[in-house]
Amino acid sequence: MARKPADQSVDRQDILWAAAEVLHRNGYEATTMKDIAAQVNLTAASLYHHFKNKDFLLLNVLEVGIDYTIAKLEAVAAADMANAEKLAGMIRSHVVSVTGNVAVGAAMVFEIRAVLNVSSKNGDAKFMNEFVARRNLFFTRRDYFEGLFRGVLRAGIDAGEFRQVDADIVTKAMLGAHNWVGVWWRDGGRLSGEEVADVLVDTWLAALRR
Amino acid sequence: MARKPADQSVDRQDILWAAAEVLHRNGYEATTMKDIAAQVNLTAASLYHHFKNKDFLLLNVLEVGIDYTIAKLEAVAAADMANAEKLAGMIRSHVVSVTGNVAVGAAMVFEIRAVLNVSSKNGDAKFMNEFVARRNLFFTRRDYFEGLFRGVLRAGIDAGEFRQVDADIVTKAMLGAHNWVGVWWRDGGRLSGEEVADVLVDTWLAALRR
DNA sequence: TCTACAATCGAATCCAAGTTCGGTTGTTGG
DNA sequence: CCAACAACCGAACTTGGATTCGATTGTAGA
Repeated sequence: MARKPADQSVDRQDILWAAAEVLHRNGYEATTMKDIAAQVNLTAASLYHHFKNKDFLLLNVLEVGIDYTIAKLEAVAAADMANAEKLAGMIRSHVVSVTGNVAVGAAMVFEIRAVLNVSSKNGDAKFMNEFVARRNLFFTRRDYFEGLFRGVLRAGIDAGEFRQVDADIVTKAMLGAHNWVGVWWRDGGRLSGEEVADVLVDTWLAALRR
Repeated sequence: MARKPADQSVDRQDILWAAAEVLHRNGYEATTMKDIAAQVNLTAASLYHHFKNKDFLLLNVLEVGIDYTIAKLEAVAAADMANAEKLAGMIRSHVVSVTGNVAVGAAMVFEIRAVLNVSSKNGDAKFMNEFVARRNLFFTRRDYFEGLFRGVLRAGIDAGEFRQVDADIVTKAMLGAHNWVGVWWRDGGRLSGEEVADVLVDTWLAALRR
């Protein structure tokens, strides 16, 4: 390593975090490289030292977000407890993740189209192969994430702990409600992330109790 | 009126509908006027005969969407019946609206930031005043829409029909789940819009029953 | 039939945003 | 102390996309 002046040492993490913030505020297409750079006191040109291009930057934000969320979720999902308790823990984990990092959470939800549309334009595609591969991996991970919820739901239904519901639809309803938290929740509001999580845990368990 | 050749008579409605479709597919910023025009066999230039500019076009889509949704919802909300039944009808109405017109539903959810960010750029602002006014009205209507749900929820709680829940949070959870339907639901999938609606009605009522 | 005008287009304008390039500056390992 | 290179910047390039403008074409009503 080299060149790390005390005042301006900015690393990938800082940029990703800042990017998520700006992205959350304006949306991918409306966010300029200059905007992101400004957030960390850099110039647009400097960003290209850290990321191949804008698309990869966004993809990176999404990757970090999904990895973080899954990591926290897996810990709960793997625990050995009743499905109701497990589901409660997962809901809490998800909601707290979202409120703990609204920017990343929102990006994961709202900016996916931007990632999807990359192939169409950008025909030359210098890094297209790598990009497509990583994008696919991201979507695989998202499916896996959703599967964790669906799995517990199904297990609970099979075990007779939960009512007989359409697990697919209810799973999507849960994720929709949780994702939406990232849209309206603000730090300093009436309820903390944990409190919101508690309300949702209560709500979903009530919806599932027999 | 004049100039309405049988083969190419395109009116505002057609354009709005087409725009919603493209918007849904690509997102506001990624959607070009050319894309929208192509969808109705026009050139980009021609769109300016029907709409002041791109921002107004989007705003129009949102306005049409919210008006349509509210109209259907009010009919139910005004009915004289038990809150549980009323809520069921409202959920059904909302979900069916979303699945009946995914493009508009999704636009209402995802493209709002684009509308919000207009003021920042476009400094000259030829139509800024009108735009801001209409935008504010749109948001007012959205709040009103949310209020319809919250109102029934509160009424049901007060009447002892529903459990004591945090009406604010549960309202947002409901709307989040419903909005999310526009993201994943596709015509021709396992369930019709009505069937999805039924599942959600069942789920929410279960969550609220005492 | 004439006239005004709605509806449309092609071409030109204008500008912002992504990206590239060459050069500068410190830091660090040897 | 020195070479190598990470981190950064200013300026220039390029391109796509919104918007404007003038011209054209049917249609509807007088």
